Amino acid sequence: MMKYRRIPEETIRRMPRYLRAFSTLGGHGRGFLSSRQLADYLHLNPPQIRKDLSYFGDFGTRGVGYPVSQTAEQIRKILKLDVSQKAVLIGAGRLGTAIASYPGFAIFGFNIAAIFDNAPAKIGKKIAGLTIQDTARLAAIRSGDVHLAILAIPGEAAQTCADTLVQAGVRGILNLSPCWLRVPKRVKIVSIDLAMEMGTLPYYIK
Amino acid sequence: MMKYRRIPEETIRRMPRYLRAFSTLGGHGRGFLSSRQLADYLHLNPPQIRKDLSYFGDFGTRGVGYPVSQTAEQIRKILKLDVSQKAVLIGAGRLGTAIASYPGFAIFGFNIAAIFDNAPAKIGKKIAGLTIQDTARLAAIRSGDVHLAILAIPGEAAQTCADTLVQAGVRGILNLSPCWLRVPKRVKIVSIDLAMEMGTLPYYIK
DNA sequence: TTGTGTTTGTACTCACTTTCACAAGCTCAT
DNA sequence: ATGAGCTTGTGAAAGTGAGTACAAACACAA
Repeated sequence: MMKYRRIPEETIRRMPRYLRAFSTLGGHGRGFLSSRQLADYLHLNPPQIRKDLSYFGDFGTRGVGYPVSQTAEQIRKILKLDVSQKAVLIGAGRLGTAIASYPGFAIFGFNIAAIFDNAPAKIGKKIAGLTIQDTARLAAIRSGDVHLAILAIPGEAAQTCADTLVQAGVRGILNLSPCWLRVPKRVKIVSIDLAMEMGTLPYYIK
Repeated sequence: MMKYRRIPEETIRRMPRYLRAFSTLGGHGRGFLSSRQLADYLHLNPPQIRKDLSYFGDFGTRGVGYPVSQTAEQIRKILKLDVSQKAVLIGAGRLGTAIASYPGFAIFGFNIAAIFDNAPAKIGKKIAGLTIQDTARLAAIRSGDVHLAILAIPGEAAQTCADTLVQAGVRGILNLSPCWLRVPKRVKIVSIDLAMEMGTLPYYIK
């Protein structure tokens, strides 16, 4: 393994991609994937993949490639996705409902443990097998070991909701509302606004 | 204005953020915003914002800041968001429905012009004021000037659907399915898999 | 008109990230 | 055992982007 070097942020950002590639291309476990095959699939360059993976260990075999199930498991360990990660979902609107029933989270070991909403009409109803709870009771999650939250609510409520989540012990937030949240530095935020992400597309056309 | 320099990819990626910041912070038009104010809101450094904007012109006034409505309009021009951009939405499932009714697209000038799905049960029904059409008729959009598409369908169907879209003249795709699409180089893709984006969060916890 | 305070635009420097090139190491056929 | 053919791991080079520091320019008060 490479003698210690700081692991680039960008490398971390690519790790989930590698995990998905191994899951998708690797079929059901046995077998090997070369950096070339991975690169073709992910639209990256082979050396970049090799270097990224080598930051964490010598997972590959020269002349052969990377063993599918073993390497996938290693990446899960690195990303701490080898244990089921509980997350709460805030917002049972259309987007929240879509997320609750999206099977993609399971691949990464995420487990949506509870759903909250503040609309009285929704509280008590079930989506994806979970009963919608009142946002007012959000603080209660402190007792369980929930460190992740998905925020699928309109922008106005997002900041106060984030504050509550941080209070309740949440350490990572996937923010789908169109605003920038202020949180303590120990809390990690990933913000996605679909409309904004789309905002660059016309620039590249023609 | 700065003598010509290649505009960094990252600068382009930030432009929609600036546009949103001007829209959100700027209130209803008149007034100025300084790079400091923008930076506080967007969690960026003031010089970066100044440099980014200066690639496209001298929009600011020294000692004052950037005029809200004027600069917003300039950014819209740069990103080609000053004219309404038509987009088709493929997939009328839960995610598709959420997107169709998300008001955020309007801020960036996107106009969802049609919705397609291949499930017979859905075709003919209406969501967000639009009648769901059969995916088989996707090629028909060639006649209208639609250059953008939003892909909100399961992974298996995504590639063939993308092929059809490219055939039909689409030049930019917001891909929400968990796969990497193969398209001609002239077509720009923005891919987002919510589960995968969330995949880095546990790494940073503790 | 002059001085103070503020903010932009940008050259320069520094940091980070990607790509290249190749030695090291594995497999398999002969 | 040996050589041919691959593929990994990585130091060094190239490329890209971010941060610093400061001159230029504006507003406003005296």
